[in-house]
Amino acid sequence: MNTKQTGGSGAHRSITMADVARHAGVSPATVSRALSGNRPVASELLERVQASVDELGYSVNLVGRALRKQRSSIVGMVVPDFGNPFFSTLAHHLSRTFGPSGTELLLFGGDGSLETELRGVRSFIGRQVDALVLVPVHEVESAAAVSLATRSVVTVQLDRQVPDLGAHFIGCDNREGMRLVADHVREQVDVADQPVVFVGGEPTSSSGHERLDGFLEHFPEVPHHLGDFSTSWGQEAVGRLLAAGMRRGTIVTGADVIAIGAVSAIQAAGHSVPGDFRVTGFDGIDISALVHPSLTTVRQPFEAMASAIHRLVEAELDPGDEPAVTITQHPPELVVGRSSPGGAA
Amino acid sequence: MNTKQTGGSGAHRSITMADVARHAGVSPATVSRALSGNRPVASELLERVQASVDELGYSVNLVGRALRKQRSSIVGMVVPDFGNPFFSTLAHHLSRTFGPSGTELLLFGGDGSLETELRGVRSFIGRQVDALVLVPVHEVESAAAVSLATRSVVTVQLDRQVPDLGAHFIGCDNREGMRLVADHVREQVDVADQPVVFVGGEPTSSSGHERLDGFLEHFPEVPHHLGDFSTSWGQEAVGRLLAAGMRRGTIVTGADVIAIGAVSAIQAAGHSVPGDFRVTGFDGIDISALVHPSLTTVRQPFEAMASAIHRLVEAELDPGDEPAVTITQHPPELVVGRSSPGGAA
DNA sequence: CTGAAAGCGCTAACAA
DNA sequence: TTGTTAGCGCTTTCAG
Repeated sequence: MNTKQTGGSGAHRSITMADVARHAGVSPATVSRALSGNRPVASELLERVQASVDELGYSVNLVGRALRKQRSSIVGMVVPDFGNPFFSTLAHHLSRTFGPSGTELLLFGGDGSLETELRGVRSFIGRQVDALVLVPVHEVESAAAVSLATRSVVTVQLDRQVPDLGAHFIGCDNREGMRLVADHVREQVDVADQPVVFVGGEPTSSSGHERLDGFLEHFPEVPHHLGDFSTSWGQEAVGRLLAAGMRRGTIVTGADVIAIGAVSAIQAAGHSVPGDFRVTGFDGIDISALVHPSLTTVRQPFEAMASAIHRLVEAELDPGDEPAVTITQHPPELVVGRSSPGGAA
Repeated sequence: MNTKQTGGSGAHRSITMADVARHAGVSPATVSRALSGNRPVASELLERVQASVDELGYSVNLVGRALRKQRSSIVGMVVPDFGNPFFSTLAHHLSRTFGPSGTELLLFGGDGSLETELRGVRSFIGRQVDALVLVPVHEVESAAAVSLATRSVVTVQLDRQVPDLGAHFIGCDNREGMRLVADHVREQVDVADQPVVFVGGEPTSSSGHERLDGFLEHFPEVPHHLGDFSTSWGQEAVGRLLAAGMRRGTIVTGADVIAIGAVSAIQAAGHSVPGDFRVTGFDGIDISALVHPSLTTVRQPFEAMASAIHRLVEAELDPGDEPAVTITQHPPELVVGRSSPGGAA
C-alpha cells in the first residue's frame, strides 16, 4: 500500500515551485526570483524557467507566498450590504483605482449586522490583507470592528466613520452637501405652499447623522422621519405622510435610494413629482439620473474619494513616512434634476 | 544590537498559536484542537486555552491554516463588473446563502475585460478557494478562464455559461423567459400600431444569445439592435430609434438595465411609456419595480439559483459522492408592471 | 486524551 | 548571479 503511485484517481497534488525548479534544473530560489522579478536572474535561466512554467502549467500558490511575506496583495473591503447600490458604486470606483496597481480589491458584503461586519473584518485580518477599507454599519457600535481593524492593519473608513478611534476616514462633506440642498430649496421652492419634510436614515451612522444635522441647521423647524437607508423606507415614509393627509410638499431625503422609494410611492398614489411633491436625494448613484423624473441630488466625488484612499493606503504601506491620521471630507456637488424645480428646460 | 528587545517602535509580531500554547502551558497541537474543535480536549485544558486566547487577544492566522489544510473556507465569486446592479443582486443572494455556513463569499469585480476576469480567477485559485462562482464575460472567449477554473477547483458558472467545457452551470431559462414576454406582447399589444423592436446585449454572452434567439423564435421578423448590458446602451438605442423617426412601438429589451435606459431616453424626448412606447425588461432586479412606470420584466429566481449553487458546492466538496456535471436552467417568472399594458389597475 | 515533529509552498538571509 | 537553508503559522500524523 506504500507504492509510489502518482496520478490515478483522487485529488492530484498541484505543481509547486520545487517541481518547476527540478524541471528547469535550477533551485527553487531561482524560480522564485525569476517569477517575482525581485532579483536579477541570468536571461538563459529565466527562459528555461519560463519554459518549464508553461510546460507544467504552473501557477504560484499565493497562500504560501502570503504566509512567507506576511502580506497578501489583497485590499479587503467590508460593506454593510451587497444589495445597496451605493455600496456597489463605492466598490466599483475603488476597484478601478486599485485594479491596475497589482493589489486587488476583494469585497465582503454583510447583512447589516454588527456580528457579520466583525466576521468580515476578522476574516480579512486573518488573511493578512495589506489594507482594509471599511464602511462601518454603526456610528458607535462598530467601534469594536473598527478598532480591531485599526490595531491590526492599515485601515480606512469610507463614507461612514466611527469617530475618535484614530482611524483614517475618507468621505464627503455631508453638511456641505445638505447646505447645497437647503440653498436650492430656498431658492426654488415656495416652502409655504410645499412644506419641507426630511426623510433620512437613522443617525446611527455618521452619514445619517451629519446629513440630518446638516439639513436641520438650515431648516430647524422641519419635521423629520428616520428609518434605514433603503428604498423600502422611502416608500414607507411617504406612505405615512400621505396617510397623514399631506398632499403637497418638499421631501428632502438622506440618500438616493430613499428618494427613489419616495418618488415611487408618491407616483403610485397618483401624485406627481415635481408638481405636487419635490424630492431630493443624496449620493449621486448612476440610477438617480435615469429614474423619472431624474433626481436632484448631491453627488459624492467618487473618483476623488477612491484615489484619496489609494494614495493613503500606498503611503501607509510605504515604510518611508509615518502619515498622520487622515480625515478628509471631500466637497460634494449639487446635481439638479427634474424632481425639483430649477433644472434645465 | 542583539538584545532581546520586545515591543518598542516598529512592526510588532502578532500573537501565534505557539504564544498561546506557552501561556496556557500546553502544546500548540492542543491549542489547535481546542480552537477548531476537531478533536476532543479535556475541559480543564480547554478553559485554560480559552483564557489565554482572551488574555493575549489571539486570533487565528487563516493563511497558515489555509496553507496547511489546502483550502481557505472562501468561496470566490468573479463578476464582470461591480457597477452592474444585476451582478450585485446575484452576489447579495449568494452571500445570504453562504454566509451562515462558515465559508464566506468574497467578490472580485472586473472591468469587463477577459484579462481582468482571468486575473480574478487565477488569484482565487492561487488563494486556495474552496469553490469558485463565475459569471463569464464572454460566451466563447472566457473559455480560458472557465476551463482553468474547472481544472483547478470546484467551479460553477452563474447566469452565463461557456458551453461544452464540462463545467457546472446554474442560470435561468432565458428562452422560456422570452416566451413569457412574447406571449405577453401578443396578448396585450396591437403590434401593428406599436411595432416590436428588440434591444438587447450582443450575443457574446450566453444570456444575450439565448434571450435574443428566444425572442426571435416567437417574433422572427422583428428588427433587433444589440449593444452591451448597460443603461447607456438602452439610452443610445432609443436615441437611434427616435432619430430614425419611430414614434410608437414596443421595445423588448434583454435586461432591466437596458430597459431603464430606454425608458429614460423615451421620457427625456417627451414621449410616454406605456402610451407611446411599451417597454419590457429582463432579470427582475429590485429597482425595476420602483422606476416610473414600473417595469414589466422577467424575474430570475434568485433565491432558487443561490441555493442550487450552495447545494452543488456542498455536494462537490463532500468527498462522498461524485456528482455529474449539473446544468440547470431555473424557470423565471413574468412580472407585469406598468411599462406595458395588462398590469393591475 | 496529549505532545513531538513534520511539512503545506513560498521567499529572504546567508554563503558561495 | 545562484544555491542552500530556515521558517512564516498552522494542522495532522504518529507515538505515547
